Amino acid sequence: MSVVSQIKTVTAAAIHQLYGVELQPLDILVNATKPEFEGDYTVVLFAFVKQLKKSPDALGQELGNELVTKNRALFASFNVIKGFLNLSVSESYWLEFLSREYNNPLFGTAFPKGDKVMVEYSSPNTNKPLHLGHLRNNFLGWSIAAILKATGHDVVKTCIVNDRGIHICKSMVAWQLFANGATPKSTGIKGDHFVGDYYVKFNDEYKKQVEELQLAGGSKEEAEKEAPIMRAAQQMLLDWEAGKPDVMLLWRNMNSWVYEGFSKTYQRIGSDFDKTYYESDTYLLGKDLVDMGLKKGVFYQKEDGSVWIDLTADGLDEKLVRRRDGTSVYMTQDIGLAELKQKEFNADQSIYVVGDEQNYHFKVLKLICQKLGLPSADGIYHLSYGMVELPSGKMKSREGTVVDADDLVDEMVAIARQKTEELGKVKDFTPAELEALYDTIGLGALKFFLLRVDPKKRMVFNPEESIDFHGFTGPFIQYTHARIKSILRKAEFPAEKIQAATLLPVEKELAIQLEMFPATLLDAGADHDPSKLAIYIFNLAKVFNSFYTEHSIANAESDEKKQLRLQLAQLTAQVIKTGMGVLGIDVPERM
RNA sequence: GGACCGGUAGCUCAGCUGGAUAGAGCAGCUGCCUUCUAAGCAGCAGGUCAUUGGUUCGAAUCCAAUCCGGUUCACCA
Repeated sequence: MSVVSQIKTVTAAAIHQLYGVELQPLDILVNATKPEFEGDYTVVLFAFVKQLKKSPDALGQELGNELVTKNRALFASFNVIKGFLNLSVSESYWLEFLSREYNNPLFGTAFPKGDKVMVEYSSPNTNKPLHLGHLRNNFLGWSIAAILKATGHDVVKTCIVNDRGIHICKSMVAWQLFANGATPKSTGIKGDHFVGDYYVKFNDEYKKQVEELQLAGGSKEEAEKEAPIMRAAQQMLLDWEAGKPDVMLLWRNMNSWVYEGFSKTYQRIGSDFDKTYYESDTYLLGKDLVDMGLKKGVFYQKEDGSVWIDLTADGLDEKLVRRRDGTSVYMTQDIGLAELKQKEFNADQSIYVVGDEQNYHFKVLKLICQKLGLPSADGIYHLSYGMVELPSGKMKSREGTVVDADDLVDEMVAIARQKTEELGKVKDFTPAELEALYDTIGLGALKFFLLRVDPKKRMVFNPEESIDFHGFTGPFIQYTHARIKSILRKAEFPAEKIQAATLLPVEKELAIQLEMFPATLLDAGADHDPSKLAIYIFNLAKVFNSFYTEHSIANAESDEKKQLRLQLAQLTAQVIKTGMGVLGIDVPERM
């Protein structure tokens, strides 16, 4: 149990003992003591002075006495200032903590809980390559899955590929018109980019045709409908739905090119999935659920035959679930897919990593599933994240301001290379080791930058300035790790059991930080928020760096001190490795 | 118009289940490499926490109103 939890528990017990009042440990507020006061943790007393009919000062004195006398292993002393009870944790507690955990590679992780969580993320369209927004999605999804895994949940990672629809048909039509049989192989272009280029070509041509039609005297709306290339795309969608052989062949071909490209990108950024769903397989799902909903009276039918659900009582609107022509809509597919997932995996929780522009959609999805009585309904959780914007504003594909994922990764790795070469610390690395190091640092910087921000907030990505390798960044933490490893390589180990060393302020601060790791990991998982972990690791690295500059480990004042510092250093490296690991970030032994 | 999200230092962000004098990083300015990796450390400077009211021992945090920005409310996905 974490120190903070222990303090809450014993405080609740002490209050019960002294005053006969039952309090929940969770109701007790425990903070880190402000540096200007003596103590490590502070119990805030104001909340119960009224209930206990005591002055803050008297309460603090009595409670402090009780806590310290009854918990000698935990507390060394206390003081009371206004309504704050400051507690000093005994040094032996930290020393024991260190000797217990410093060599435990699983520190922070939890035993299996026996429940299952699905995480759906990435979910690309197959008409264009991945961009910066997808990167945030992928990093978030992968990371939250890893955090949940580390905290004892069974995790299934899934991806739904949007492999059908009008957008793919656009790329297909443009390819037919302009490619002259070209392929990724014949042109040497990565498959997803190749197909994306034809999507761009489609839009260029479409725009031209609309302008021409307007010049010929048509209205804008008419021109947009009548443009031959748009009509061709719509016809192709119909042909696809009819299963026309040559269209299916082209569709399979172009998608296979895209998948080839995607798999390279996924491999590079470290995304992987246990199960991939394809919309072409799932888009007809959910139809029988509409009938069931009608029977149950959850849905109702309008005169034209379309089927709706009325969510006005829940503060939402009416929502269509089946068109008048009998075809299903996006929502219907998603209900069907939710049911399919439940049948196949029966997860307790189902997390969807999807942008916040779909907040409404997922609110409705969950509500409908609940009203239909699907067993998985209550476990639906939308991990909503904000847009990534550029300093110039939103990314717009039409204006060519979309930051391509592959380009960005290449750029980050190139910067890593350049900085590493400038510093010249790893001249003895083999070329292969160097390449691996550049990847580790470049991707580490990028992932950390996107994960350090609260997912639900939109964020600004500044290509010139945002990616720095100093300060609150991935490389800063990686560097801290490499420095520790360098010391550990040279030091003789294992450390002996520490007898009665006294902790200097920075040493204790470091121990306190390290002790917080398991609770922080748990928190990040429960809140579906990797940024909490990213911030924690950064703080840990910062404390370590202060410690490192202030005190020598290898040449410590005494052997005992040396052993103590080696334990601190080793556990710090361990926590950084585990913590960064679940963010999807590698840490190098040297850099 | 309804619903939801956000507004904290020049910039990017923490802090938000109410707690002590609001914190980091970047950018700016000072120092520190004959000692374990200076991708580092120490320090200075920088704030009407959008505005106005309210709740109370105490509000960046909770409530209300207002202003600004965003998203969404399609027989699109």
